[in-house]
Amino acid sequence: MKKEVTIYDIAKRLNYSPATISRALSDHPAIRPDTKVIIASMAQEMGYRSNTFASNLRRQRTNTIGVIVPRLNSNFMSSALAGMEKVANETGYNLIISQSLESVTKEKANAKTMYDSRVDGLLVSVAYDTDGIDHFNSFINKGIPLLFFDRVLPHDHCTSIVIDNVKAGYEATAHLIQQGCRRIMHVTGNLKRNVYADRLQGYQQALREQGLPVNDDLILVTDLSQEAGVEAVRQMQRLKTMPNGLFVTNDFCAVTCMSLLKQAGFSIPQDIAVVGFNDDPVSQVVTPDLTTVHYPGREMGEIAAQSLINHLNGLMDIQSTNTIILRSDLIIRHSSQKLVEP
Amino acid sequence: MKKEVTIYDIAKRLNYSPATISRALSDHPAIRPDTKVIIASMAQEMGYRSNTFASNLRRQRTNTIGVIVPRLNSNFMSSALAGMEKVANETGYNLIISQSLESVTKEKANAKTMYDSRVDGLLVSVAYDTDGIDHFNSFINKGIPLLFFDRVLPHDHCTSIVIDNVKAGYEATAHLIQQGCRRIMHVTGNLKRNVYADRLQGYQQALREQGLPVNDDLILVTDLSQEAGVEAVRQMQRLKTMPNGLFVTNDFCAVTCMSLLKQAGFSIPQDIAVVGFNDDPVSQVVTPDLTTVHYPGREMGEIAAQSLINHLNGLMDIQSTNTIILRSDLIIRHSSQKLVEP
DNA sequence: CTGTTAGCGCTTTCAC
DNA sequence: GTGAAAGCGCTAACAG
Repeated sequence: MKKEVTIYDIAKRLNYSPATISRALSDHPAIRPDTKVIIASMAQEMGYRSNTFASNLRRQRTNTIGVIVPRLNSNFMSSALAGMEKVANETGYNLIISQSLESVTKEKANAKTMYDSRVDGLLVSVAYDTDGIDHFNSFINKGIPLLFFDRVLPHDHCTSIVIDNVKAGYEATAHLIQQGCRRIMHVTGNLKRNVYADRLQGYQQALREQGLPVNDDLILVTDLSQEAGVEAVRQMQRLKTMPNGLFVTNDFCAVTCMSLLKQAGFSIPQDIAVVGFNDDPVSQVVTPDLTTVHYPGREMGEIAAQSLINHLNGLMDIQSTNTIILRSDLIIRHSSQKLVEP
Repeated sequence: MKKEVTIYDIAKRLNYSPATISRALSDHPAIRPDTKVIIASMAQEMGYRSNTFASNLRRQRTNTIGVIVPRLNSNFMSSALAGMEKVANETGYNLIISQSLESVTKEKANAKTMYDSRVDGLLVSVAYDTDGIDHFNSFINKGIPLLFFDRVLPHDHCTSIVIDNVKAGYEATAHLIQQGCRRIMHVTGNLKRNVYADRLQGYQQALREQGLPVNDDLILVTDLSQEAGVEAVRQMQRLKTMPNGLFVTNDFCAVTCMSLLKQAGFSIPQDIAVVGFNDDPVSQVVTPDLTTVHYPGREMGEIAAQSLINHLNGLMDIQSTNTIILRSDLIIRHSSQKLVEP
């Protein structure tokens, strides 16, 4: 382990003071452009890399953003993270990512770790069973910006980034009604979470507008796992009248349902039409293709990171409670198209 | 932003020297157990949190591990990361995760960022088109431990963690042969990558052992995307004789193939049997269920992180080139079982 | 067992 | 435009 080059080494070599080197390297206006060039190239030549810790220690900030998400294994989340990573890289921030695995307990632990790591800001999409924001209070009290995306928690001092889940739920349901469905089952997640509560609201609104009854027996709250899909189909078969439409707020679970329904002898969409949510690639590998709602993951990640960084740079008022709503659209694909490319 | 409590504050309050506080807090053996307790509880009471930067600056290490992976959006990768996170948390390390998105260029940029962030060690699964390890030389030269997992690069100074891909490829193929398949198509990824090269070798070995011809027309190298699945099926239909077995080294792509084959009127597994790879949940949502090879993601993540940390703690020789091979098994599921639970 | 002391490498007033 | 100097908070010799 050879020792590192410091600004002192550069200073000595160039007969400048360390202060000048520091300023030049951080592009301070009070340094002559030509000396900046000289210093930069010498730094390069000597293989200098700045010591973030010394800098952090001195400046009392870490240039690090924490991210807490329920899980990484969805197309949406990995796109969102790619978006954040892009913005973070461009602006000189590092990302620390951790999964809550849908558990508040883990989420609390993650929050503490992030706090102890002194992240400059935190991006969060909460777990299924998170109740309240007490575990984020340390951030709020210290004025560390906290921003929620996708699964958000309402709070006066935090920005939230979401899609219009009510509208999306409405459109998904309206699509099924348009296909002739009159009894539409809705399989969704924990209603504590805005995403599921809002979609349910959209579902109900669509039914009402068409004069269809809102039947609580047709609303099933689950964890949206594959097992939940199995359970959902079992429930459906237990009803006196089978539904002829199914709106599941997660593609993976929706696809599981489709598969089981087909096995049980129903044909899709004739006997029962299905709509999913998230535009996950899995929606395209089943027959027929699953109609789903597009989720702008990358965009959401970029905007979340950018907003947080704007906060950090004082370009945005931390106190302002604003909710940013991204556009998302219903996607209807037709399997038959798949093989018809040139 | 209230000012932070430091060990000096605790020292003053308790009439100890800062050194004692520091030692007590890091559980130094030369401090009386009872004073440790006193100090710990006072630290707690005063809301002290240690300043990592000062500590890092002083100790010349970051307690941070970098992770570079191709993509996050697979069940395997998210499990592997959960495993790493667990080990890292338990041992007081932080994780910085970044995606190369299957591009060497991005991988290089990520490596540089990690280097500049002075990670103590690096865990890498390389991109599709990575060629050589030059972009990791800075790590090797500085003696920063570098460990590859899953998609590994052979190198004298690095440990690698893999499954026995040859064996897995062999078993997948043998299974198909046992089902009566004689013409088995193999759809795989870039053969630069050990995982694909090894599985191919297993495939060929199985064929040879059964006296079946190894036909290059039946081997298709792709990027294993869904489009690749479309292309693969097209290729198959172009052959004079349709294969009656298909071994795809990625569940998602395999499932796409199944779907298209069914659309084209083939029945599975009667006309053509399919085996995938990774044990991704997607293998269970199609009919019939896809036979696949289990991938011990979480385990691989834990072992990778643990080995790296052992290196860091000097418990393991950095120079020793060892390859750790994890067990993985062929998984055969039967859809019919799904609904037969109690 | 505990205290003293000297930095780790950088930024930033305050001078000139 | 550039320099001098004082720490940021912590750890690790070295003493005692």
